[in-house]
Amino acid sequence: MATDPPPIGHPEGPEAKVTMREVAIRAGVGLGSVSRVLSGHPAVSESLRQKVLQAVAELDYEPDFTAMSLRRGSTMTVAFLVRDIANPLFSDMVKAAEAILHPVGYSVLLLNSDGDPARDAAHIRLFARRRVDGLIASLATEVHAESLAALRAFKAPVVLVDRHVPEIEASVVSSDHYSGVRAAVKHLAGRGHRRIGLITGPREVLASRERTRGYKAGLRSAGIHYDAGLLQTGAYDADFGTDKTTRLLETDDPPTGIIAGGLMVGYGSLRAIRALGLSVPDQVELVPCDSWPFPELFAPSLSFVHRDASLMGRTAAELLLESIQDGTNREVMLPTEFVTAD
Amino acid sequence: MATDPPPIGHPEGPEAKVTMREVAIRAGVGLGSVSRVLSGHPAVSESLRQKVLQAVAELDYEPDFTAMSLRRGSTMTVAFLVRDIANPLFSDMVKAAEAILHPVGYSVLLLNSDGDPARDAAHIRLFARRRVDGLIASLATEVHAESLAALRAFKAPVVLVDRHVPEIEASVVSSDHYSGVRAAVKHLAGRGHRRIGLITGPREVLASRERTRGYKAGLRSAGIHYDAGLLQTGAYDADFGTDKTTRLLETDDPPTGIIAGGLMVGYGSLRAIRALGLSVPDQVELVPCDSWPFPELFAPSLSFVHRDASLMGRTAAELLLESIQDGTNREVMLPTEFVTAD
DNA sequence: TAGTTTCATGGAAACGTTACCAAGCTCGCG
DNA sequence: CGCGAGCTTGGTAACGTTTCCATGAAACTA
Repeated sequence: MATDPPPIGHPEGPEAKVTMREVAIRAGVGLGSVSRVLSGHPAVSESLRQKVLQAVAELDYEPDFTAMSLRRGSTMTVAFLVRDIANPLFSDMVKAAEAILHPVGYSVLLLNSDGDPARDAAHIRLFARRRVDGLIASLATEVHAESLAALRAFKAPVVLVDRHVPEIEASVVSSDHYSGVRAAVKHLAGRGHRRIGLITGPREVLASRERTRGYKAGLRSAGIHYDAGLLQTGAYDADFGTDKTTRLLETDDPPTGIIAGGLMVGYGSLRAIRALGLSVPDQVELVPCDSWPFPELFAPSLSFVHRDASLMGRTAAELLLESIQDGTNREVMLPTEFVTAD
Repeated sequence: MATDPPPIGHPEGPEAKVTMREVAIRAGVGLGSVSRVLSGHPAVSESLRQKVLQAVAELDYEPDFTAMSLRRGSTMTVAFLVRDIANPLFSDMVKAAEAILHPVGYSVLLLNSDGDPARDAAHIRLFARRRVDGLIASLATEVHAESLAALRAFKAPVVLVDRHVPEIEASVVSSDHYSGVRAAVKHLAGRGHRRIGLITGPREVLASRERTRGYKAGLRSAGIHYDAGLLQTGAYDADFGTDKTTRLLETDDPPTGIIAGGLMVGYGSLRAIRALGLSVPDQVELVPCDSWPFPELFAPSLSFVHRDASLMGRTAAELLLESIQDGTNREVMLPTEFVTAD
């Protein structure tokens, strides 16, 4: 007790941080033994274990993650790169992924790109310097050279969400946007619509391309001529949805059905329709993809192309863990579901 | 060029990570000099700087954050502890905070408590082990001994969000729930309601107490007798809102106006009202606190007690940075705004 | 009982960086 | 022209872990 000179303060007070060395001294054992006990190494006797654990308890020792990271070369941290954490789709994903990763010891580092590919690249490089053990990324675009270079230089496993970048070694979790939008077109056609528009994100993103593919396939099945003017791709924000919807509806031969690919695009689209004084779904039937929370409460008249953001997050996390353990990469496509307004 | 033996691979290929030592050798300078150049130390000659920077570029050197963290004792990481990142209120907060913290070099580590105080405590201890430079926390409750102990043992600066824990040294950013709810009561009373209910979170949380205080003050001003049966506190989830709303509305003398304290409580409350086949706002006028995105689009008939989640996030981040730099703690109360339907 | 294997343990080296200290250099001033 | 001050620079010692190696003891076999 009187062996070591505690600074001044209370016994449990604002002492400086306790190191493993002090635990070893207190327990009267070697430094390596403390490490072995704490990291669950098999070759330790019960008596040694007890001595160490008691010293740990007495000193309130907390191991230092930074030292561990340096020595082990593993930070037990994974990075999540999204366009916008405030988007419910992404926040649900992050939450679900965290629920998988936390129990096995990983913490989640979060970064927003705001849809800016340059920021994507900078963020990926930052993650590399931080030596994260893995990365789940929803890139702003698939064709930004700097981002791809950063991704190639990135040593740890990568899971891409709804993106397809052939030259990058990564697992991929995507959604079956093709079928979802195809079903939406079929639904609209079945309700008599012949002029059906699609507004979605940039072509440089897998999700947008798949939606476009499903859109065209749906039109074909319904025997509706494809009108390039009714297909608007470009961005995922609400303003884009508002803008394109307004333009479409102000043409001479406006669509009576609109599929909005992307949650914020859907918001924007609905805003535009309301602003024009049109009723939904009587004058314009809007079918958003990626629903906001409680759609049955807040837009009961709308059908949706739904996807399970939590499932995506869980799947991404599981693929990442697999890749961290085995080094294997897989591609998983999750279903979308067309939900009809009652 | 032929001086050092590169393993085998391509010049820019999957080489092992480059360390500072190799940069020093390549540049023909000392190890310390490389460090000085890269960390912007003033005492370096221009020629030395050039040599180092060139070697850095040639070798594609990326500094190792984990080593830096160990040596400097700073991880350039701050932790964000929230009840539910999928709640738009929190995701907006996190996004705004990140926007402040990232430009000055801090990364954000995210953890959910799911409203479980035990998880709060475990998370805080994890953050301590990870040696984060600061913590922004919205605790599940203010009275959980284990969480408070963890918080006391936490050495870095802390910012509490909408919580009041006198015995903890921390900055605080809170919202003026008192005035907001008071205005809501006034509004409802002005529209003729005499039976007004309040449903909100646990009493062990500042926000709930302030709402209760505002509620009672509002009733008093309006000359309405306070009926304890109309005040329901306990939790912040949607099911709580649904449950309490249903019970209130099924009593003999049900409220005609309901204030829902908390975004998810509001959701749940609306769900219950709809499920009972009652119309909003004609039969029951609901006033939620903390609006979901685009309330004017999705519930245009409702008035709201609004607060600026982004501003809260920004403020929390700024208080944290202040505290990291000066060690000073401050308390800031942000306004709420009562927004009338259309 | 002696030799060999197994196992627990302590000590030292290493992870990649920063910070301190001392030494060399140049420059200025007397 | 000589000496001290100031500015750069290189080397070394940490930071707190984990891992490897060697040692000693104990257990087992012959």
